Amino acid sequence: MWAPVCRAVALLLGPYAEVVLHDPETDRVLGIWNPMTPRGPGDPSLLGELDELDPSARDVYGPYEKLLADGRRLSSVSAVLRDEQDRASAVLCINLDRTPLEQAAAVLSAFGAPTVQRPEPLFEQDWSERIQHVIGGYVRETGRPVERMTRQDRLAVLGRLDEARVFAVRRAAPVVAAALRVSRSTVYGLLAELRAPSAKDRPR
Amino acid sequence: MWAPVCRAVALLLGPYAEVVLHDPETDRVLGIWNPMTPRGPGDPSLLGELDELDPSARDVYGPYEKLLADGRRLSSVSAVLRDEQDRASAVLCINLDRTPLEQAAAVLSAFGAPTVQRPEPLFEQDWSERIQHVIGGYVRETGRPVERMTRQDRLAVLGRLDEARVFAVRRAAPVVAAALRVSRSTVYGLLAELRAPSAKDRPR
DNA sequence: GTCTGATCTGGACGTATAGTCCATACATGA
DNA sequence: TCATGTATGGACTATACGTCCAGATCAGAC
Repeated sequence: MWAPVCRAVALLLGPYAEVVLHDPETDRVLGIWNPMTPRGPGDPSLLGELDELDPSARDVYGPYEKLLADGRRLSSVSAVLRDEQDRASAVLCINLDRTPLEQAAAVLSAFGAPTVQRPEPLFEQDWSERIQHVIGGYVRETGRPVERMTRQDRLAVLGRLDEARVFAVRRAAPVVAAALRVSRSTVYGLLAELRAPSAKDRPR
Repeated sequence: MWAPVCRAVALLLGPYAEVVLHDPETDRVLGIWNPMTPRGPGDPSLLGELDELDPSARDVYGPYEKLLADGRRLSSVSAVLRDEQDRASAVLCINLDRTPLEQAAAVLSAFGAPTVQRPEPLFEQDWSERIQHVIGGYVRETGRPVERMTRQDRLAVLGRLDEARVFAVRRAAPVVAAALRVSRSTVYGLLAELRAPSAKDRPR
């Protein structure tokens, strides 16, 4: 019944994603597409982990991180699939191998990167990287790229960046402005609006 | 004479790289391909920085990092071009905008990433704590309290703090000065001494 | 289409902080 | 005692921060 969905997802994300369909009754694998581990239908599911997961988002778990024996890092999401009687008829797991993505990211950041005289190449890079990370996270949550953000989006992002004390770092403001595709003035304007209700509590 | 090379490089790396050809005699721009800043032939080069650069790799400098006013981060390489008489006839600069690469890298590492865990905001938040930590570590290693530190000790501590990019945070210098029980002037003096040998430190 | 109101923008501007410089003061040892 | 090296306060310049505002831009109302 669910097989076409699984096959479709496996095709879409392949070859770096494995799709597994479990039977919660017997705790065994119903089917597996694009397998990364030598499992097959009928093998035990080892699905006990689902119990430990946060049940706040009912029936959908993750993405959470898994570590394979060979060191590959996976992002996993699981979903409980229910039939017309609302009974759990299957559990769908999608395991995405993040290794190639991370390797590609490393290649990109290394491209033309300064090689000389960088005593600790981590810090200056660190906060600008953090900016990108915060913004990227928001984009993923809302599905709205930077170019199509509304004023509210920008306020939210700036709020997070401010909480992360990003603006305590010198030269951070222009970097944020550039990352948000907005002028420096706008950044300060939105920031002022953001901190206005909380009065003068923040010295900067 | 060098124009075809410049055009070729600009075409290869465009639109994210700017190629500038300078005349070291007059210190002016000879030509510019794919300009990112409103400069043109005849404008002053502002090339004094080259003198400060590390001469270990003769005639080729970088890549080092530049920061544009709008926040874009560039990787820059420079090369001194010489004629048959070995006289410097031109200086070639290639400035690569790293922003799109870094954004792409952020997108890649964010793809399907676990959302459950956020990077701890504690690290940067308490940079004054980090200062105390570095100093405390040094005191413990040498068994010498801050009051009894020699000039060499202070140099060593400031070196560590500088490597930890502590001075990229606003208002860090006075805090460090207070922690080391010295004046602000002394901190800047020692810092200058510390970064003097490496000359090309900050290509601002 | 025109007219709004809201928002963004680039530049100008004043202020705060980052760094530099220097005359003086204070050590330490010959 | 002097000489040498270092630290200091304060004055000074250079940058970066943050504010402000007139004009540009855009979306929606009419």
